Amino acid sequence: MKIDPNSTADLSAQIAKAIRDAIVSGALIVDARLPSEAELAEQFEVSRPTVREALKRLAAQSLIRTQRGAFGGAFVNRLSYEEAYGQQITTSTLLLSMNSVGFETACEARFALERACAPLSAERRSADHLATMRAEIHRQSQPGLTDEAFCASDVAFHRALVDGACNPVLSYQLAGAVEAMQPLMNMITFTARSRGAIVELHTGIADAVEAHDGTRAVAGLASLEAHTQDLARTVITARARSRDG
Amino acid sequence: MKIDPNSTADLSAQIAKAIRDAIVSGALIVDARLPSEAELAEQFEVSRPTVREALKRLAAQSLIRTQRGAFGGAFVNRLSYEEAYGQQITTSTLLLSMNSVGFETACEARFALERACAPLSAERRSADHLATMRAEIHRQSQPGLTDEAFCASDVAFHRALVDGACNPVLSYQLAGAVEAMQPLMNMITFTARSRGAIVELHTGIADAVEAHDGTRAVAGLASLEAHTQDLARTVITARARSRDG
DNA sequence: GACCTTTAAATGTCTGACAAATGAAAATCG
DNA sequence: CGATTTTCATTTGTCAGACATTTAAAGGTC
Repeated sequence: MKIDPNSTADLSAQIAKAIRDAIVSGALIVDARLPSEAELAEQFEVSRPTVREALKRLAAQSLIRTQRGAFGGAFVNRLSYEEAYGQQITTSTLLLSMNSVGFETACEARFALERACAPLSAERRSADHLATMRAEIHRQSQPGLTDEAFCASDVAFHRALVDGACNPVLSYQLAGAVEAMQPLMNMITFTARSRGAIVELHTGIADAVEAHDGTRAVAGLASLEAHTQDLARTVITARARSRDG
Repeated sequence: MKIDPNSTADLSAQIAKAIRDAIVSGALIVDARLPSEAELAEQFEVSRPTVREALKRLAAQSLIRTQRGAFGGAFVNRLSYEEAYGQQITTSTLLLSMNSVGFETACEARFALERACAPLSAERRSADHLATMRAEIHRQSQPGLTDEAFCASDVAFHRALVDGACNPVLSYQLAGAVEAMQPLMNMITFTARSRGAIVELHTGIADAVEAHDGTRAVAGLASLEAHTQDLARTVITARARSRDG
């Protein structure tokens, strides 16, 4: 692990990169212990605060974990699906909000990806997945639910559908797509009528998944996408009119 | 922005979380300048190194950028697609390698997601996208290509296909899925015969996309997935045999 | 053998300082 | 007066040294 003495970048960034490369390349394996901060400082010929800044960068990416005390130190972290989900969601959410991605674009992407999971889910879903979907549908049909709670339940429904595919890599990828949509979905106020329509579409999808009918599940998702896009267009038009008038 | 005095977590982690929440919630907008390190230290009642560790954590996630000099400081960064791609790829790659995800699982996820893009790409692809796909196919058919170069060209082909959907959110999501597969694909040694088969399948997909035939493109990808899975099974079986015998 | 104490090693935090970059303002020159 | 140069304050980058806190292993006591 070496750093380039001619680079103009921060020393802490260079050191972080050197260690990150060692981890990604496999030179440092999971649970391996890095040298102590003092040793790293000596090795890279920098001060301990600089090394610490580098280590914090890696910790922010969940690449390492630290433990205090004797025989503590920094260890290469096994990136868990939970941590990966979290990072994926944060990044996706910021990407959507900061680049003002249109609702239409985000919605299209999300449903396209979700349709990719539907046939697998219809084939493999367990009774648990189905029960979760049914439970969320039931919650969505209860009156008095806030828009936020309705959206949260919507996310839970779709995550159950995706998890039904029993492919953790798919679940991970979809976590970002589905969760990152929530802030955009929250901008929509759901009327009782539109909620009814969504519950009906969800029920159709759940029925298809229960019957192991992937084709019908895909069709149901397509209808749901069309309905969601309609809904968003209506809301946006109404907002524009009230703003102008 | 406040931190919890009862928390046992690192101060730098708490401070990073406070600032991150302010950014994600929109309280700090893009290009907004954060207080100087000295001011933050005073505000959170910690020392400057601690503040710096917090800022480095945020910089590692591309949430802020820093600039030296007068009127410099830390600014909320607009998360570009490039940066998001990079993080997505790093996270996905580590997730696959550290959790020993099977080739089968990763491959299934990747092709499922890619099939989701195919109909959109067939509909919207520009001449440029098509030209890139054709160029990569041509490169793949040249003899003397190393396995690594063949894989890299494969990735470029599929990225062009995905980009053809003209949906940056889809491109972002797929970047992780496609690129993270590369280390797994690199474990496969491609014989001349299997390369020929892949080139043929790629040509079929490109033809379908050129003809705006989404259904045929999806079918082509399904064939390619089946072929890839077959190839991997053969390689794995051969390896196991040579190890045992 | 079980329990307590000591101790060494490591991270977490602070203080104070200097170096380097950078843009604004002031000073200088044509 | 305008253009150029210099100065300067501000801010991040880096360093050295110190102390606090945590932790597990080693050693001592009963």
